Amino acid sequence: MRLSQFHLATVKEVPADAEIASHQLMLRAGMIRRLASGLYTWSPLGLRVLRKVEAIVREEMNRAGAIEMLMPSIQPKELWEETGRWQKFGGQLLKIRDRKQQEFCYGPTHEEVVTDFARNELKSYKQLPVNFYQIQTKFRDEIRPRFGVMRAREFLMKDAYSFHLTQESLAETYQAMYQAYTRIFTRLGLTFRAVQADTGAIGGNASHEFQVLADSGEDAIVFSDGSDYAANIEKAEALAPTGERPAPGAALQRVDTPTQKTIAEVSALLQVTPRQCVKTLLVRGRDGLVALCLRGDHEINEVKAGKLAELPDESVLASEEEILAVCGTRPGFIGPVGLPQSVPVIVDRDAALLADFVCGGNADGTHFTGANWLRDARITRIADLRSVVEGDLSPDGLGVLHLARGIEVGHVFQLGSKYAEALDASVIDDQGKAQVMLMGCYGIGVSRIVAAAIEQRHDAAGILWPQAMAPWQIAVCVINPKNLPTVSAVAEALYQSLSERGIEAVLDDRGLRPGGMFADMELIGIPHRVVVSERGLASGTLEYRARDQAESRALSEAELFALLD
RNA sequence: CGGGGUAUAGCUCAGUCUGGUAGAGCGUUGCGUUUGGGACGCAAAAGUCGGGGGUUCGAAUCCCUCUGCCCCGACCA
Repeated sequence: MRLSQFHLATVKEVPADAEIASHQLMLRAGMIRRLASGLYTWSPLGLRVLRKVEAIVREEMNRAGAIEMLMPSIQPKELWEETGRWQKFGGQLLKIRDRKQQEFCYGPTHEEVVTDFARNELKSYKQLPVNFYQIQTKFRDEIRPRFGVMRAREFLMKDAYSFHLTQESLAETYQAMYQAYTRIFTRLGLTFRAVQADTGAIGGNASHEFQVLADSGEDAIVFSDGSDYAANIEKAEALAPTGERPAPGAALQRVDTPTQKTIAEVSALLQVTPRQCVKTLLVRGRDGLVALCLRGDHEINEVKAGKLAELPDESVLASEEEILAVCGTRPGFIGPVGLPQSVPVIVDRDAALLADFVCGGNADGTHFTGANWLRDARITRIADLRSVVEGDLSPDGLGVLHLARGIEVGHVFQLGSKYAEALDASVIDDQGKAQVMLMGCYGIGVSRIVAAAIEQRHDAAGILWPQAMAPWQIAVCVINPKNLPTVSAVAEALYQSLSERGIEAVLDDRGLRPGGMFADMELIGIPHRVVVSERGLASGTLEYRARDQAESRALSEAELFALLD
């Protein structure tokens, strides 16, 4: 590509609202332009990168035996009512009407459509297993779009759906996808981890997320230093502590804590550590309020709470009025001691081991000290309620857990029969009987990968693309060609021979001053750069510099080709 | 959805408190000088000050209202 024939649109300034590096650099490099909240135009430069990612994803999906197809982005309401998700999906589902007032949605995912396709196309077990995929634009009306294409409303996704007669077959394809994903992210040059993920309300046997490690990531992940255990923090089990609860040693005593509501305030006032306190959360259960008790230094894990039989999938804190009605106090002074019998008290494993602890007094402005389970407070049930913390033992018993931040770029999931059942997608088995198919689904956030890569690889000057994602491999910069026509000719010849070798080169023939040219090529992250100038011609060598190195070095043309091959 | 902020030239932003001729930098266009790390000079084009309503002799500025956008929060007592 000759840059004089391209539309490169770098800018020096960046809107103040671009917060993270990838968003800022994508705007500065002119890869994307915002059209509306969560909607971005991909410029020619940005599209080159997006296509690189897409191509690798496509190659590896094909290699793993998946078959590409393309489904509509707009989907009819009726299909979504069959699975019940027209209501359940909530506000993220963008609903639209056509001129006849028929209702549709812009597809946030394609389980319904692909299962409908499958139930019409797949009739015999002999057609299974099969794995369909597409690379399609999706729309999710995010509560709060942010970070550019990282959490956009419209985004490009690869989604695959596999169909099976047996669980073994599903597990096999799941494994194949897991491996394909590992190849994809490795080829893309990303530092990532596959982590166990929560399967959510859908259930199912297995789910893994592929997380690109980056401090700006929105997900918390944990991994063991003594094994290959890794999980999303939503999923990670906090091992049951060993040891017995000590016998009560202190008397229950009510103390004044007039304005101390938080664990930090209470523990500071009473001169105890947060881990000697119990915090009590009142949430709306399926049948009245439920108390959840945790050690003061621990945090509730909402996914774990959602799995309790007493609670709905997504628990909601009780309102101040509800709390006042049930336990006669306001938030900040709730405790397990003396709660009405109607309120189940579910206690975290670690909190259940405390003795002589501090907790809310169930009366405004007071807490208890010297509280003890059983003697002073009921335990309806002990459960794993908390999120793991740095230093916890790994659930597999090997090593200690560490926390990191990640950007979710892929997710593989064994769906089971949920959608096939709802849409009655079945095939005839070898006994001549109809059997509902089992499904897996496998997503990759193609556009998000571009942002994730930048989060992981950038410096003060701009982006450092991994080789596989770079819009071009090498930039040929022509310096001051007006003075010496041979400079242009040599640059042109070099550009030609690079192209003939199948090396993607960009010729910067815009006639900029050197500083502007270098700054642009560094900003847009081209891995290799060669400068052609009067000075270089005199020495008979090429001036080469790698994007990630501070110094240039002289190379012959042969050496340059060897480097790039 | 709750709270906060913001909207002025293509971009980034001053100006608003205290009403009185619309500003800067970057970018763009032209001419000239420059040419190894975002050059310099001269000249120029460019804004319905988000929309609507009101107050006033007079509104970017004050008041009301609508809209867009951004941030924080949406459970952790």
